[in-house]
Amino acid sequence: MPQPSAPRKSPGRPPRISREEVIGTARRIVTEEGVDRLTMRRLAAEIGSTPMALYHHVRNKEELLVLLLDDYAARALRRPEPAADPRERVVVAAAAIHEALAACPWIVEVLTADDLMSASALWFVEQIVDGLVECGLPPEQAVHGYRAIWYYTAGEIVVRATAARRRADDDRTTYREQVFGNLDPAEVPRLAQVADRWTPLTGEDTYLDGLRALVTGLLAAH
Amino acid sequence: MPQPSAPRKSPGRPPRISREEVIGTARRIVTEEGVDRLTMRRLAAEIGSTPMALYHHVRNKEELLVLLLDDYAARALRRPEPAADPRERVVVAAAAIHEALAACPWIVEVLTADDLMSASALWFVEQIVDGLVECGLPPEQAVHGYRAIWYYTAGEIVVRATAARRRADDDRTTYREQVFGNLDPAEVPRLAQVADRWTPLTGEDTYLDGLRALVTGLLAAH
DNA sequence: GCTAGTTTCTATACATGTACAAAAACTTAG
DNA sequence: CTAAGTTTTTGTACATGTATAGAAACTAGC
Repeated sequence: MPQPSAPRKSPGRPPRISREEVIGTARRIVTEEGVDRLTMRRLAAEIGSTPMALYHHVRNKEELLVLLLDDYAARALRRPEPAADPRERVVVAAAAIHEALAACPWIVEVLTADDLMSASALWFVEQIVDGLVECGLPPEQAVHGYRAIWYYTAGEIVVRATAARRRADDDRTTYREQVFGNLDPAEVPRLAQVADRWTPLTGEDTYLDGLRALVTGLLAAH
Repeated sequence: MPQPSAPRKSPGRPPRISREEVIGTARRIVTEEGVDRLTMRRLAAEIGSTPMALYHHVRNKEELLVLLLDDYAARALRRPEPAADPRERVVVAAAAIHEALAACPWIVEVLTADDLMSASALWFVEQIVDGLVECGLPPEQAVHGYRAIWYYTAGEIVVRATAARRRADDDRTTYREQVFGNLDPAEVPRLAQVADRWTPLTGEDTYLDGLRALVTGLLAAH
Protein backbone atom coordinates (compact mmCIF):
# COMPACT_ATOMS: atom_id res chain seq x y z
CA MET A 1 0.00 0.00 0.00
CA PRO A 2 1.53 3.30 -1.01
CA GLN A 3 2.14 5.97 1.53
CA PRO A 4 -0.47 8.71 1.21
CA SER A 5 2.30 11.21 0.84
CA ALA A 6 5.55 9.42 0.20
CA PRO A 7 8.81 11.37 -0.02
CA ARG A 8 9.16 11.72 -3.78
CA LYS A 9 11.55 9.70 -5.83
CA SER A 10 10.76 6.25 -4.54
CA PRO A 11 11.99 3.34 -6.59
CA GLY A 12 9.65 1.33 -8.76
CA ARG A 13 7.36 2.04 -11.61
CA PRO A 14 5.73 5.45 -11.21
CA PRO A 15 1.99 5.32 -10.63
CA ARG A 16 -0.31 6.43 -13.41
CA ILE A 17 -3.33 6.77 -11.18
CA SER A 18 -3.69 7.87 -7.58
CA ARG A 19 -5.95 6.96 -4.72
CA GLU A 20 -7.44 10.43 -4.94
CA GLU A 21 -8.29 9.91 -8.58
CA VAL A 22 -9.87 6.57 -7.77
CA ILE A 23 -11.96 8.02 -4.99
CA GLY A 24 -12.88 11.10 -6.95
CA THR A 25 -14.03 9.15 -9.98
CA ALA A 26 -15.90 6.72 -7.78
CA ARG A 27 -17.65 9.61 -6.11
CA ARG A 28 -18.70 10.99 -9.46
CA ILE A 29 -20.14 7.68 -10.59
CA VAL A 30 -21.99 7.21 -7.33
CA THR A 31 -23.49 10.68 -7.22
CA GLU A 32 -24.42 10.67 -10.89
CA GLU A 33 -25.70 7.13 -11.32
CA GLY A 34 -26.02 5.53 -7.92
CA VAL A 35 -23.90 3.09 -6.01
CA ASP A 36 -25.18 0.13 -8.00
CA ARG A 37 -23.37 1.38 -11.05
CA LEU A 38 -20.05 1.51 -9.25
CA THR A 39 -18.14 -1.57 -10.32
CA MET A 40 -14.44 -2.05 -10.33
CA ARG A 41 -14.44 -2.57 -14.09
CA ARG A 42 -16.52 0.49 -14.75
CA LEU A 43 -14.36 2.55 -12.46
CA ALA A 44 -11.19 1.33 -14.12
CA ALA A 45 -12.57 2.06 -17.58
CA GLU A 46 -13.58 5.54 -16.50
CA ILE A 47 -10.10 6.22 -15.22
CA GLY A 48 -8.50 4.66 -18.26
CA SER A 49 -6.88 1.80 -16.44
CA THR A 50 -7.57 -1.84 -15.69
CA PRO A 51 -9.61 -3.28 -12.84
CA MET A 52 -6.71 -4.86 -11.04
CA ALA A 53 -4.69 -1.68 -11.11
CA LEU A 54 -7.20 -0.20 -8.69
CA TYR A 55 -6.18 -2.75 -6.12
CA HIS A 56 -2.87 -1.02 -5.69
CA HIS A 57 -4.67 2.05 -4.41
CA VAL A 58 -7.51 0.56 -2.42
CA ARG A 59 -7.45 -2.75 -0.59
CA ASN A 60 -10.77 -3.91 -2.02
CA LYS A 61 -14.17 -2.58 -2.88
CA GLU A 62 -15.26 -2.39 0.74
CA GLU A 63 -12.36 -0.13 1.62
CA LEU A 64 -13.18 2.00 -1.38
CA LEU A 65 -16.69 2.46 -0.02
CA VAL A 66 -15.37 3.31 3.42
CA LEU A 67 -13.12 5.91 1.86
CA LEU A 68 -16.08 7.25 -0.07
CA LEU A 69 -18.00 7.54 3.16
CA ASP A 70 -15.16 9.43 4.78
CA ASP A 71 -14.97 11.66 1.77
CA TYR A 72 -18.69 12.27 1.96
CA ALA A 73 -18.56 12.96 5.68
CA ALA A 74 -15.83 15.51 5.15
CA ARG A 75 -18.07 17.40 2.74
CA ALA A 76 -21.52 16.90 4.19
CA LEU A 77 -20.92 17.30 7.92
CA ARG A 78 -21.57 20.87 8.97
CA ARG A 79 -20.67 21.75 12.52
CA PRO A 80 -23.69 23.14 14.28
CA GLU A 81 -23.64 26.09 16.62
CA PRO A 82 -22.60 24.55 19.96
CA ALA A 83 -25.47 24.96 22.39
CA ALA A 84 -24.97 26.27 25.90
CA ASP A 85 -26.51 23.22 27.53
CA PRO A 86 -24.02 20.33 27.30
CA ARG A 87 -26.85 17.86 27.12
CA GLU A 88 -28.23 19.65 24.11
CA ARG A 89 -24.79 19.61 22.53
CA VAL A 90 -24.88 15.83 22.67
CA VAL A 91 -28.25 15.68 20.97
CA VAL A 92 -27.35 18.22 18.34
CA ALA A 93 -24.07 16.55 17.44
CA ALA A 94 -25.68 13.13 17.13
CA ALA A 95 -28.54 14.57 15.12
CA ALA A 96 -26.10 16.25 12.75
CA ILE A 97 -24.36 12.95 12.07
CA HIS A 98 -27.66 11.26 11.62
CA GLU A 99 -28.94 13.85 9.24
CA ALA A 100 -25.88 13.71 7.02
CA LEU A 101 -25.83 9.93 6.89
CA ALA A 102 -29.55 9.49 6.40
CA ALA A 103 -29.37 11.72 3.35
CA CYS A 104 -26.91 9.34 1.80
CA PRO A 105 -28.58 5.98 1.37
CA TRP A 106 -25.77 4.25 -0.44
CA ILE A 107 -23.47 4.11 2.54
CA VAL A 108 -25.59 1.61 4.35
CA GLU A 109 -23.41 -1.34 3.52
CA VAL A 110 -20.45 0.50 4.97
CA LEU A 111 -22.26 2.12 7.83
CA THR A 112 -21.64 -0.91 9.91
CA ALA A 113 -18.22 0.53 10.45
CA ASP A 114 -17.00 0.06 13.96
CA ASP A 115 -17.20 3.75 14.58
CA LEU A 116 -17.70 6.58 12.25
CA MET A 117 -14.06 7.38 12.50
CA SER A 118 -13.30 9.56 9.60
CA ALA A 119 -11.18 12.42 10.72
CA SER A 120 -13.96 14.84 9.92
CA ALA A 121 -16.37 13.06 12.24
CA LEU A 122 -14.06 13.27 15.19
CA TRP A 123 -15.29 16.72 16.13
CA PHE A 124 -18.80 15.36 16.52
CA VAL A 125 -17.67 12.43 18.60
CA GLU A 126 -15.79 14.89 20.76
CA GLN A 127 -18.94 16.95 21.19
CA ILE A 128 -20.87 13.93 22.34
CA VAL A 129 -18.27 12.60 24.73
CA ASP A 130 -17.53 16.03 26.08
CA GLY A 131 -21.19 16.85 26.55
CA LEU A 132 -21.74 13.68 28.50
CA VAL A 133 -18.75 14.39 30.70
CA GLU A 134 -19.97 17.91 31.33
CA CYS A 135 -23.25 16.43 32.42
CA GLY A 136 -21.45 14.50 35.10
CA LEU A 137 -20.54 11.15 33.56
CA PRO A 138 -17.06 9.82 34.22
CA PRO A 139 -15.05 9.59 31.00
CA GLU A 140 -15.44 5.83 30.69
CA GLN A 141 -19.19 6.09 31.02
CA ALA A 142 -19.19 8.88 28.48
CA VAL A 143 -17.44 6.68 25.95
CA HIS A 144 -19.96 3.93 26.56
CA GLY A 145 -22.70 6.48 26.20
CA TYR A 146 -21.30 7.59 22.88
CA ARG A 147 -21.23 4.01 21.73
CA ALA A 148 -24.84 3.50 22.71
CA ILE A 149 -25.77 6.59 20.74
CA TRP A 150 -23.82 5.30 17.79
CA TYR A 151 -25.50 1.88 17.93
CA TYR A 152 -28.87 3.55 18.00
CA THR A 153 -28.02 5.93 15.18
CA ALA A 154 -26.40 3.38 12.91
CA GLY A 155 -29.18 0.90 13.62
CA GLU A 156 -31.86 3.37 12.74
CA ILE A 157 -30.28 4.25 9.42
CA VAL A 158 -29.45 0.71 8.42
CA VAL A 159 -32.82 -0.70 9.37
CA ARG A 160 -34.77 2.03 7.65
CA ALA A 161 -32.65 1.96 4.51
CA THR A 162 -32.92 -1.79 4.22
CA ALA A 163 -36.66 -1.63 4.71
CA ALA A 164 -36.89 0.93 1.94
CA ARG A 165 -34.76 -1.17 -0.37
CA ARG A 166 -36.82 -4.29 0.28
CA ARG A 167 -40.00 -2.42 -0.37
CA ALA A 168 -38.60 -1.14 -3.64
CA ASP A 169 -37.73 -4.47 -5.24
CA ASP A 170 -40.47 -6.51 -3.62
CA ASP A 171 -43.70 -6.47 -5.53
CA ARG A 172 -44.88 -9.60 -3.88
CA THR A 173 -46.19 -9.84 -0.37
CA THR A 174 -43.65 -9.24 2.29
CA TYR A 175 -43.07 -11.87 4.86
CA ARG A 176 -43.86 -9.29 7.50
CA GLU A 177 -47.25 -8.56 6.01
CA GLN A 178 -48.04 -12.25 6.08
CA VAL A 179 -47.10 -12.58 9.70
CA PHE A 180 -48.84 -9.38 10.65
CA GLY A 181 -52.00 -10.19 8.82
CA ASN A 182 -52.86 -13.15 11.02
CA LEU A 183 -52.14 -11.94 14.51
CA ASP A 184 -53.81 -13.97 17.20
CA PRO A 185 -55.33 -11.49 19.69
CA ALA A 186 -55.18 -14.16 22.37
CA GLU A 187 -51.45 -14.68 21.93
CA VAL A 188 -50.31 -11.13 21.21
CA PRO A 189 -53.10 -8.74 22.23
CA ARG A 190 -51.10 -5.53 22.11
CA LEU A 191 -49.78 -6.20 18.63
CA ALA A 192 -53.21 -7.19 17.39
CA GLN A 193 -54.47 -3.92 18.81
CA VAL A 194 -52.06 -1.81 16.76
CA ALA A 195 -51.72 -4.16 13.79
CA ASP A 196 -53.47 -1.92 11.31
CA ARG A 197 -51.51 1.12 12.43
CA TRP A 198 -48.17 -0.70 12.44
CA THR A 199 -46.95 0.28 9.00
CA PRO A 200 -47.71 4.01 9.27
CA LEU A 201 -46.40 4.06 12.83
CA THR A 202 -43.10 2.46 11.94
CA GLY A 203 -42.87 4.78 8.99
CA GLU A 204 -42.81 7.87 11.16
CA ASP A 205 -39.45 9.46 11.81
CA THR A 206 -38.93 9.27 15.55
CA TYR A 207 -35.16 9.30 15.57
CA LEU A 208 -34.95 12.47 17.61
CA ASP A 209 -37.41 11.26 20.22
CA GLY A 210 -35.49 8.05 20.69
CA LEU A 211 -32.22 9.93 20.80
CA ARG A 212 -33.45 12.27 23.50
CA ALA A 213 -34.80 9.35 25.46
CA LEU A 214 -31.49 7.57 25.22
CA VAL A 215 -29.54 10.61 26.36
CA THR A 216 -31.99 11.15 29.20
CA GLY A 217 -31.52 7.60 30.34
CA LEU A 218 -27.75 7.71 30.04
CA LEU A 219 -27.64 10.75 32.27
CA ALA A 220 -30.27 9.52 34.69
CA ALA A 221 -27.93 6.89 36.06
CA HIS A 222 -25.93 9.69 37.70
CA MET B 1 -43.83 -18.91 -5.81
CA PRO B 2 -45.50 -22.08 -4.52
CA GLN B 3 -48.03 -21.90 -1.78
CA PRO B 4 -46.56 -23.10 1.52
CA SER B 5 -49.41 -25.58 1.83
CA ALA B 6 -51.15 -25.92 -1.49
CA PRO B 7 -54.23 -28.10 -1.85
CA ARG B 8 -52.70 -31.26 -3.26
CA LYS B 9 -52.90 -32.29 -6.86
CA SER B 10 -51.95 -29.06 -8.52
CA PRO B 11 -51.13 -29.22 -12.20
CA GLY B 12 -47.58 -28.96 -13.44
CA ARG B 13 -44.44 -30.91 -12.93
CA PRO B 14 -44.26 -32.25 -9.39
CA PRO B 15 -41.45 -30.74 -7.31
CA ARG B 16 -38.48 -32.90 -6.45
CA ILE B 17 -37.24 -30.63 -3.70
CA SER B 18 -39.07 -28.53 -1.15
CA ARG B 19 -38.44 -25.21 0.53
CA GLU B 20 -38.05 -27.08 3.80
CA GLU B 21 -35.35 -29.28 2.30
CA VAL B 22 -33.57 -26.22 0.97
CA ILE B 23 -33.67 -24.46 4.32
CA GLY B 24 -32.75 -27.56 6.27
CA THR B 25 -29.74 -28.33 4.11
CA ALA B 26 -28.68 -24.71 4.17
CA ARG B 27 -28.88 -24.74 7.94
CA ARG B 28 -26.68 -27.82 8.09
CA ILE B 29 -24.04 -26.26 5.87
CA VAL B 30 -24.06 -23.02 7.84
CA THR B 31 -23.83 -24.65 11.25
CA GLU B 32 -21.20 -27.15 10.18
CA GLU B 33 -18.98 -24.97 8.01
CA GLY B 34 -20.02 -21.39 8.40
CA VAL B 35 -22.06 -19.03 6.30
CA ASP B 36 -19.20 -18.41 3.89
CA ARG B 37 -19.46 -21.94 2.62
CA LEU B 38 -23.12 -21.54 1.77
CA THR B 39 -23.30 -20.98 -1.97
CA MET B 40 -26.20 -21.69 -4.23
CA ARG B 41 -24.13 -24.20 -6.19
CA ARG B 42 -22.93 -25.99 -3.13
CA LEU B 43 -26.42 -26.09 -1.71
CA ALA B 44 -27.85 -27.44 -4.95
CA ALA B 45 -25.16 -30.10 -5.16
CA GLU B 46 -25.81 -31.14 -1.58
CA ILE B 47 -29.50 -31.51 -2.30
CA GLY B 48 -28.84 -33.28 -5.57
CA SER B 49 -30.30 -30.62 -7.78
CA THR B 50 -29.14 -27.65 -9.83
CA PRO B 51 -28.56 -24.09 -8.70
CA MET B 52 -31.41 -22.58 -10.61
CA ALA B 53 -33.89 -25.09 -9.27
CA LEU B 54 -33.46 -23.52 -5.86
CA TYR B 55 -34.91 -20.31 -7.18
CA HIS B 56 -38.31 -21.89 -7.39
CA HIS B 57 -38.33 -22.34 -3.66
CA VAL B 58 -36.60 -19.20 -2.46
CA ARG B 59 -36.68 -15.84 -4.19
CA ASN B 60 -32.95 -15.33 -3.98
CA LYS B 61 -30.09 -15.85 -1.58
CA GLU B 62 -31.11 -12.97 0.64
CA GLU B 63 -34.52 -14.46 1.21
CA LEU B 64 -32.89 -17.78 1.96
CA LEU B 65 -30.84 -16.11 4.67
CA VAL B 66 -33.91 -14.38 6.09
CA LEU B 67 -35.65 -17.74 6.24
CA LEU B 68 -32.61 -19.20 7.93
CA LEU B 69 -32.77 -16.43 10.50
CA ASP B 70 -36.43 -17.13 11.16
CA ASP B 71 -35.65 -20.79 11.45
CA TYR B 72 -32.86 -20.00 13.87
CA ALA B 73 -35.06 -17.68 15.90
CA ALA B 74 -37.71 -20.34 16.22
CA ARG B 75 -35.14 -22.69 17.76
CA ALA B 76 -32.93 -20.36 19.74
CA LEU B 77 -35.41 -17.98 21.32
CA ARG B 78 -36.37 -19.18 24.77
CA ARG B 79 -39.13 -17.29 26.51
CA PRO B 80 -37.92 -16.00 29.83
CA GLU B 81 -39.91 -16.04 33.04
CA PRO B 82 -42.05 -12.89 32.78
CA ALA B 83 -41.05 -10.56 35.57
CA ALA B 84 -43.57 -8.85 37.80
CA ASP B 85 -42.32 -5.38 36.97
CA PRO B 86 -43.48 -4.46 33.44
CA ARG B 87 -40.43 -2.33 32.94
CA GLU B 88 -38.24 -5.32 33.70
CA ARG B 89 -40.25 -7.42 31.25
CA VAL B 90 -39.26 -4.99 28.52
CA VAL B 91 -35.60 -5.26 29.39
CA VAL B 92 -35.69 -9.02 29.72
CA ALA B 93 -37.46 -9.56 26.42
CA ALA B 94 -35.08 -7.30 24.54
CA ALA B 95 -32.10 -8.91 26.21
CA ALA B 96 -33.35 -12.36 25.22
CA ILE B 97 -33.57 -11.34 21.58
CA HIS B 98 -30.16 -9.76 21.79
CA GLU B 99 -28.61 -12.79 23.38
CA ALA B 100 -29.95 -15.17 20.77
CA LEU B 101 -28.91 -12.98 17.86
CA ALA B 102 -25.51 -12.11 19.22
CA ALA B 103 -24.70 -15.79 19.49
CA CYS B 104 -25.29 -16.15 15.80
CA PRO B 105 -22.79 -14.01 13.95
CA TRP B 106 -23.73 -15.06 10.45
CA ILE B 107 -27.08 -13.33 10.44
CA VAL B 108 -25.58 -9.90 10.39
CA GLU B 109 -26.16 -9.37 6.71
CA VAL B 110 -29.82 -10.15 7.24
CA LEU B 111 -30.22 -8.50 10.57
CA THR B 112 -30.97 -5.29 8.86
CA ALA B 113 -34.45 -6.67 8.45
CA ASP B 114 -37.09 -4.06 8.98
CA ASP B 115 -38.23 -5.79 12.12
CA LEU B 116 -37.37 -9.12 13.51
CA MET B 117 -40.71 -10.36 12.36
CA SER B 118 -40.45 -14.09 12.39
CA ALA B 119 -43.57 -15.55 13.95
CA SER B 120 -41.51 -16.86 16.82
CA ALA B 121 -40.22 -13.41 17.69
CA LEU B 122 -43.68 -11.92 17.95
CA TRP B 123 -44.05 -12.98 21.54
CA PHE B 124 -41.00 -10.94 22.46
CA VAL B 125 -42.20 -7.90 20.59
CA GLU B 126 -45.50 -8.25 22.41
CA GLN B 127 -43.69 -8.36 25.74
CA ILE B 128 -41.87 -5.15 24.93
CA VAL B 129 -44.86 -3.23 23.65
CA ASP B 130 -47.08 -4.50 26.43
CA GLY B 131 -44.52 -3.67 29.09
CA LEU B 132 -44.21 -0.13 27.81
CA VAL B 133 -47.98 0.29 27.78
CA GLU B 134 -48.23 -1.06 31.29
CA CYS B 135 -45.69 1.54 32.32
CA GLY B 136 -48.02 4.24 31.09
CA LEU B 137 -47.08 4.86 27.47
CA PRO B 138 -49.92 5.24 24.99
CA PRO B 139 -49.90 2.43 22.41
CA GLU B 140 -48.42 4.57 19.66
CA GLN B 141 -45.57 5.66 21.90
CA ALA B 142 -45.03 2.07 22.91
CA VAL B 143 -44.60 1.04 19.28
CA HIS B 144 -42.12 3.84 18.76
CA GLY B 145 -40.37 2.72 21.91
CA TYR B 146 -40.12 -0.79 20.62
CA ARG B 147 -38.66 0.50 17.40
CA ALA B 148 -36.04 2.51 19.27
CA ILE B 149 -35.10 -0.60 21.21
CA TRP B 150 -34.86 -2.56 17.98
CA TYR B 151 -32.66 0.08 16.36
CA TYR B 152 -30.36 0.02 19.33
CA THR B 153 -30.26 -3.76 19.49
CA ALA B 154 -29.77 -4.35 15.78
CA GLY B 155 -27.19 -1.59 15.63
CA GLU B 156 -25.21 -3.04 18.49
CA ILE B 157 -25.06 -6.48 16.92
CA VAL B 158 -24.29 -5.29 13.43
CA VAL B 159 -21.63 -2.83 14.48
CA ARG B 160 -19.88 -5.26 16.79
CA ALA B 161 -20.03 -8.13 14.32
CA THR B 162 -18.64 -5.99 11.53
CA ALA B 163 -15.87 -4.73 13.75
CA ALA B 164 -14.96 -8.30 14.62
CA ARG B 165 -14.96 -9.33 10.99
CA ARG B 166 -12.80 -6.40 9.97
CA ARG B 167 -10.36 -7.18 12.73
CA ALA B 168 -10.20 -10.78 11.57
CA ASP B 169 -9.16 -10.21 7.96
CA ASP B 170 -7.21 -7.04 8.52
CA ASP B 171 -3.61 -7.62 9.40
CA ARG B 172 -2.63 -4.18 8.33
CA THR B 173 -3.24 -1.07 10.31
CA THR B 174 -6.84 -0.11 10.60
CA TYR B 175 -7.92 3.26 9.39
CA ARG B 176 -9.31 3.88 12.85
CA GLU B 177 -5.97 3.24 14.48
CA GLN B 178 -4.37 5.72 12.13
CA VAL B 179 -6.90 8.39 12.96
CA PHE B 180 -6.81 7.64 16.63
CA GLY B 181 -3.07 7.58 16.84
CA ASN B 182 -2.67 11.26 15.99
CA LEU B 183 -5.35 12.94 18.01
CA ASP B 184 -4.81 16.62 18.48
CA PRO B 185 -5.48 17.40 22.17
CA ALA B 186 -6.26 20.97 21.23
CA GLU B 187 -8.96 19.96 18.76
CA VAL B 188 -10.47 16.99 20.54
CA PRO B 189 -9.34 17.06 24.18
CA ARG B 190 -11.77 14.48 25.52
CA LEU B 191 -10.91 11.95 22.85
CA ALA B 192 -7.22 12.53 23.34
CA GLN B 193 -7.75 11.95 27.02
CA VAL B 194 -9.26 8.50 26.51
CA ALA B 195 -7.44 7.60 23.31
CA ASP B 196 -5.33 4.85 24.83
CA ARG B 197 -8.32 3.32 26.58
CA TRP B 198 -10.59 3.53 23.54
CA THR B 199 -10.09 0.03 22.20
CA PRO B 200 -10.61 -1.82 25.49
CA LEU B 201 -13.50 0.47 26.38
CA THR B 202 -15.33 -0.10 23.15
CA GLY B 203 -14.63 -3.78 23.52
CA GLU B 204 -16.63 -4.02 26.73
CA ASP B 205 -20.13 -5.38 26.50
CA THR B 206 -22.40 -2.62 27.69
CA TYR B 207 -25.48 -3.62 25.80
CA LEU B 208 -27.54 -4.07 28.94
CA ASP B 209 -26.52 -0.71 30.38
CA GLY B 210 -27.48 1.07 27.21
CA LEU B 211 -30.73 -0.85 26.99
CA ARG B 212 -31.69 0.09 30.54
CA ALA B 213 -30.81 3.69 29.86
CA LEU B 214 -32.94 3.71 26.75
CA VAL B 215 -35.92 2.19 28.53
CA THR B 216 -35.50 4.65 31.38
CA GLY B 217 -35.50 7.52 28.96
CA LEU B 218 -38.48 6.23 27.02
CA LEU B 219 -40.51 6.04 30.20
CA ALA B 220 -39.24 9.30 31.64
CA ALA B 221 -41.15 11.31 29.06
CA HIS B 222 -44.36 10.30 30.84
C1' DG C 1 25.57 1.23 -19.50
C1' DC C 2 24.14 -2.90 -16.80
C1' DT C 3 22.15 -5.55 -13.14
C1' DA C 4 19.26 -6.05 -9.13
C1' DG C 5 15.44 -4.49 -6.64
C1' DT C 6 10.98 -2.29 -6.22
C1' DT C 7 6.60 -0.72 -7.45
C1' DT C 8 2.78 -0.42 -10.63
C1' DC C 9 0.16 -2.20 -14.20
C1' DT C 10 -1.86 -5.92 -17.36
C1' DA C 11 -3.82 -10.40 -18.67
C1' DT C 12 -5.93 -14.33 -17.51
C1' DA C 13 -8.75 -17.12 -14.63
C1' DC C 14 -12.11 -18.49 -11.24
C1' DA C 15 -16.10 -18.49 -7.97
C1' DT C 16 -20.40 -16.59 -7.29
C1' DG C 17 -25.39 -14.92 -7.86
C1' DT C 18 -28.75 -15.13 -11.05
C1' DA C 19 -31.24 -13.92 -15.78
C1' DC C 20 -33.19 -16.33 -19.65
C1' DA C 21 -34.81 -20.01 -22.58
C1' DA C 22 -36.03 -24.40 -23.29
C1' DA C 23 -37.02 -29.06 -21.79
C1' DA C 24 -39.47 -32.21 -18.69
C1' DA C 25 -43.27 -33.93 -16.04
C1' DC C 26 -47.32 -33.45 -14.60
C1' DT C 27 -53.18 -32.30 -14.78
C1' DT C 28 -57.23 -31.40 -17.14
C1' DA C 29 -60.51 -30.71 -21.17
C1' DG C 30 -62.00 -32.65 -25.34
C1' DC D 1 -55.40 -40.76 -26.47
C1' DT D 2 -54.34 -36.01 -27.66
C1' DA D 3 -53.74 -31.14 -26.99
C1' DA D 4 -53.23 -27.35 -24.06
C1' DG D 5 -51.78 -25.40 -19.90
C1' DT D 6 -48.94 -25.25 -15.70
C1' DT D 7 -45.15 -25.90 -12.78
C1' DT D 8 -40.48 -27.50 -11.94
C1' DT D 9 -36.01 -28.48 -13.51
C1' DT D 10 -31.96 -27.95 -16.48
C1' DG D 11 -28.44 -25.71 -19.36
C1' DT D 12 -26.21 -21.85 -20.80
C1' DA D 13 -24.63 -17.25 -20.26
C1' DC D 14 -23.21 -13.02 -18.09
C1' DA D 15 -21.61 -9.51 -14.66
C1' DT D 16 -18.96 -8.99 -10.75
C1' DG D 17 -15.06 -9.08 -7.18
C1' DT D 18 -10.63 -10.49 -6.91
C1' DA D 19 -6.51 -14.09 -6.86
C1' DT D 20 -2.30 -14.96 -9.34
C1' DA D 21 1.50 -14.53 -12.43
C1' DG D 22 4.14 -11.99 -15.05
C1' DA D 23 5.35 -7.76 -17.76
C1' DA D 24 6.64 -2.88 -17.56
C1' DA D 25 8.85 1.20 -15.76
C1' DC D 26 11.31 3.22 -12.72
C1' DT D 27 15.90 3.93 -8.98
C1' DA D 28 20.27 2.72 -6.99
C1' DG D 29 24.73 0.46 -7.00
C1' DC D 30 28.43 -0.94 -9.81
